[in-house]
Amino acid sequence: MKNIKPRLIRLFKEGYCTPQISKIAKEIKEPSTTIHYNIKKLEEEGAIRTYKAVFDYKKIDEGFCVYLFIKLTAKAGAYPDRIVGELAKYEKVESADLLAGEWDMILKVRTEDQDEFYDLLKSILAREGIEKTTSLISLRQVKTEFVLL
Amino acid sequence: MKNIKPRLIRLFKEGYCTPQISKIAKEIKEPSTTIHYNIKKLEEEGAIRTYKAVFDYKKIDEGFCVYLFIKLTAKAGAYPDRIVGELAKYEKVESADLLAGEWDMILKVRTEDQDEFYDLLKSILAREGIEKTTSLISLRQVKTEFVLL
DNA sequence: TTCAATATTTGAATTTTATTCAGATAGGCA
DNA sequence: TGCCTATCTGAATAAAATTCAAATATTGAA
Repeated sequence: MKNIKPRLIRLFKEGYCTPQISKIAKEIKEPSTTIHYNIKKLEEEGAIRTYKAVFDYKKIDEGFCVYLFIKLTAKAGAYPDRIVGELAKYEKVESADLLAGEWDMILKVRTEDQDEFYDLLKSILAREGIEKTTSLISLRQVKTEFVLL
Repeated sequence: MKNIKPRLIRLFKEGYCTPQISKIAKEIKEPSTTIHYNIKKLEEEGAIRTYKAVFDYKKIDEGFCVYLFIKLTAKAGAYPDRIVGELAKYEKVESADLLAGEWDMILKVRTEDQDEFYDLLKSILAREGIEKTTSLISLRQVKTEFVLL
């Protein structure tokens, strides 16, 4: 047994997929070469970043989903880009945004369970520049990445 | 000019993509038929929901991104599933979750600009069962859908 | 432990699909 | 109008996915 599954999941989270030109051509009733031309143009413009899979996250041990708000210290808050860039690199962070107002950033985080989330939270709190955080636990994920679950 | 672009974007938001089996096989150094078998299994298990594109949303007129918190009235709050299900269907809603605590749900919304967001907000507020909302505007999107921007 | 049922892996053959390319058409602009 | 560029498209080619049958590995019950 080669344990291919986790390796597939890792690759599919960010890419290793491609458009189905012939299906699209059938759907919108245009020649496949026309579809091909238009897709390449979108890719060259940079409008399309990548093609990836969307998972039923409960089935890949990432069913625990939290919105994590972070407030930076006055010093770190002057240059939030570096910190948010580092936190965004965490594998379990689905999205990361800088905000205006009481909280400096919001992370959407997926872990297997509460324990794994707590480990992640501790590693974030241990960093320089974090003043405080608050966590909103998702009770039910109804839509994600534009896909209804 | 056939204006293919918006139709492609609509299809790519939820699907019309497929895995690149040969690229994956090369990457993880296994035969492509083995990769094929394992992917089909993930699909049959329901672990993979779909394959889709991730956009540079600024380049497809969806650069304005807001986290919208919603509190339901006492009456509607007893059965939040119906309302969140309806709101999740909005094309401009990227994600929708039910929460515990002060707010009953959080939507991640993408519009072209503030004006379009305000129109969407008005149409949400006009619904039965919405008690109050608050909006957190993303100043900078660093990561989305597990993809660094 | 044995062994039979089931799951996984794999190469070869086939089918499907993407890609290339050259010519046609349409659109933008001076 | 006429020229330049962008878009569209069919035919030919190249690349990739899929099927299938056989080999190997794993699981679970006796």
